[in-house]
Amino acid sequence: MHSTSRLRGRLREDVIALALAAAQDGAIEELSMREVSRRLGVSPGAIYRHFQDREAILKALAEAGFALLAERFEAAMPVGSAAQDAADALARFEELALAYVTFARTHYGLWRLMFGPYGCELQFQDPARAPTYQWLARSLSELRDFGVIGGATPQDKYFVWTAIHGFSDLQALLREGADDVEPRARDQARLCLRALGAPVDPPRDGRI
Amino acid sequence: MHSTSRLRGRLREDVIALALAAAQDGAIEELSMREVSRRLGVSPGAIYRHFQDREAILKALAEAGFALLAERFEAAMPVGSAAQDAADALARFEELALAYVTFARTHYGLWRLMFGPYGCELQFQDPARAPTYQWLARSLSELRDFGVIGGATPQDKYFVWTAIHGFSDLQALLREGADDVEPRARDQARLCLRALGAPVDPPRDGRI
DNA sequence: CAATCGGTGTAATCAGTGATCACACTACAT
DNA sequence: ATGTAGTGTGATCACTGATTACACCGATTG
Repeated sequence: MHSTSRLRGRLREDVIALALAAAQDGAIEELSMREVSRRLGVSPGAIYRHFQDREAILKALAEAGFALLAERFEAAMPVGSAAQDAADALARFEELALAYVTFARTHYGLWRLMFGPYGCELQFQDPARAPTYQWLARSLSELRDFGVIGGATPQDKYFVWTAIHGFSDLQALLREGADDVEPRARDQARLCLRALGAPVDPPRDGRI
Repeated sequence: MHSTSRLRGRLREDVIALALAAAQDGAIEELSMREVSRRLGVSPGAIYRHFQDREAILKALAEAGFALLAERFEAAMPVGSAAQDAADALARFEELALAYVTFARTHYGLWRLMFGPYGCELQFQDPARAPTYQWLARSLSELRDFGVIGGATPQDKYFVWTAIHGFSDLQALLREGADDVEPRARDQARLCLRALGAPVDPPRDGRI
């Protein structure tokens, strides 16, 4: 029986949407072709009309993940906007860091895929061209322009990126139900800037 | 045919050793039970006498990975040793960071396993108890004692850990054949300490 | 209008996988 | 010697990723 209910060529998007939804639970690798086809009410072979193989789905999924992350960054720091003063620039940077770690926690399966072998190829031929890098670069430039940090060299950007990334990765991996993520993320962000010469206070209280 | 060549109960160690060797190539998840049994010249069912299921192997493998990482840390900064002065403490810290990123690069498959869902449970109920944390804590305490950094609070340790971890993770993921890992790792290490108040110079040259 | 043909889904099928089972064998203790 | 616990075997199950020949639809042609 042919499904006239599904629009022509719509299967591809349905597959990605389904896998993307499953990724929230952190179980992307466990999702099988057949399970996907079953849930979409389609024969197993049909999927292979739209994806060469399983890897192709994973790559498309990772790509969709980066697009989603870019949306979060955009929400935290719209491209048209600009910081008003040093405090504003700092706040925007913190929001960026918070968006990063929140994404890692709420889409852990997708996160693992994006920053694994599959996601690597398509985004990181040159790290400086990675979309996640763009917002970070803008934010650091702002901070530099307002004199919060001494500079925004490529090394500076790379340092901040890796520091926030490692924080997000481990924060998502460990303590899944932590409720104090936000203040910890802000601490991490400020500490990063301190490495770049920002005169911010070290964290105050006794969180690990 | 029963293999009298293999000592009684030796299969378990052989499985782990084989999988550990395969992990160097970053292909742990792809290694199947049957492939393992084939390479060990044993029937597929035999392995299940020593491991409850595939996950049990992966967990044992992650555990072995942490033991291996601890060896590297021990080599970089032996437990009986102590820093002579501030410069020495700084050098030891850099060696530690270098060992971390080198391990990630040379055992990427294992690394992914260790810092993934499987490795998480067994090592990180409490991050402060994780073995990787012990050397870091010692090093930061040294640095504090010699006045290189202002303090070595739990937050400080966590920041440094995540920053080095993120650097290692991304460094292992990207630019696999990079030959300038060592200076970059040292830069990253010094920048971390700068966030903790160390009066180190920012990186000099133009590496990204 | 009718023939055609590329794109899409189906069903059957293949090899390979994780896991389980009854069974056989070996080494060791009694 | 005899039993027993531990280990490996072979068969088997359900499942997976992938491929193939085939059927069908719809838009493009004549």
